[in-house]
This record gives sequence, C-alpha cells and structure tokens, in this order.
Amino acid sequence: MKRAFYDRPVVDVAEDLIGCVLSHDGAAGVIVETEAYHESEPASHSFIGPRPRTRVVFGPPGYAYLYRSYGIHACLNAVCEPEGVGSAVLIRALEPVDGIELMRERRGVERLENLCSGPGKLTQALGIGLELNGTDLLGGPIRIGPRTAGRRDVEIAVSRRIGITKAIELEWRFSAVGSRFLSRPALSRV
DNA sequence: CATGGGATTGACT
DNA sequence: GTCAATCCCATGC
Repeated sequence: MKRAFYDRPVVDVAEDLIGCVLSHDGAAGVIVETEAYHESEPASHSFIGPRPRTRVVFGPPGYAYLYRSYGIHACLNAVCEPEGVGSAVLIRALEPVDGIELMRERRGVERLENLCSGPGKLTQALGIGLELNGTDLLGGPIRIGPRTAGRRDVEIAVSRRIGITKAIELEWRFSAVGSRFLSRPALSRV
C-alpha cells in the first residue's frame, strides 16, 4: 500500500483494509476483521491526548502501533490520518494463507480457525511483538499488500466494536461477510 | 509512590 | 457460562 492509503479518515481505511494481505516473518493472512479508533471518541487510546505509550498514534500515517493488552497479548494497529491526529485501525482477525505450519508452531494449536481469529492470536501467529511498535508499514518488517484477485469485491459487514465500554454505539467494526475466521460473528451488513 | 483497569485469551464449570 | 493471568501506564494522593 502507499502512504496516501493511510492518510485518510480512519473509518474508511478500516473498511478498505478488509481483504488486504498482512504478512510478517514467513507467515501471511487476509485481513477479515478490523476496528477504527479515533482521538475524538473515548474508546480510543488517543482520546486523552499524546502520552508516551500512544506517541506513534499521533505520528505520520502508515506506521505500526503495538500495545500490550491485559498484560499478556500484543495487538497490532495501522496508524492513519495526517501527523498530529491520533487515529489507528486495529487488525482483529486474519484468514491464514501462508506459513500455516509456522503459525501452528507459534500458536501451539492446530485448528485453522484458531490461528488468527483475534487480535492477540494473529500477532502471536505472525511472530509480531511489541518491539515492532513504531515500525514503518511501508518497507518495514510488517507488510500490508492490496487485495488479491478474487478479493476485490468482498462483502463487508458493519457492527459495533468489541470489548470496549465507551462509545459502544459507534459501528466502527468491519468484517468479511461469512468468513469462518472472525473473532466473533458479525450482525449487520453494508 | 500506590493503585486500578483494560481494544484478550484459554481453561474450567 | 464464569474467571484468572499479567503488565505497563495513567491517575490520584
């Protein structure tokens, strides 16, 4: 993807990332679930303004923001919108396509539907750790490629975001309709 | 400086 | 369905 892809409203980027291919260190998957987060709404880490932890979210678009969740898991985001605006897309689930055996080793589970069906699972399956926070998604170790042929017209469902307590009314979660690889099934559709 | 609480997962009832 | 694990970091005294 080009830098300009990320330099747009975060909700648009979140929707357009469905069907794109995320890869790192010998493994890759098609993005089937995302959520948008923006400094204007209280569910976002950037709501309270720049802090040491969220510095990269306010930086230029097209960089990786990684944070530790519940003291255990790493979650991957793509920073969006112009520098100075705190927004990012959380990658929540992938359909495994490459390096599946490597994913199984890293995850310690066999079942395909269990390898990348959650934000903490997919970072483990791809070997993405917190040390990659702030790395460039263009030319860095983590890559996001465009939709491949046959994925250009994916049907995309819209729903409320998962696991948050604030701004739950916003329908900023996007998922590929009918995918078996979601963290949770979707409800409505576009 | 002490404390509380997650953008989650997996094990267990 | 319930619940503990585990660690920054943000917040408040």
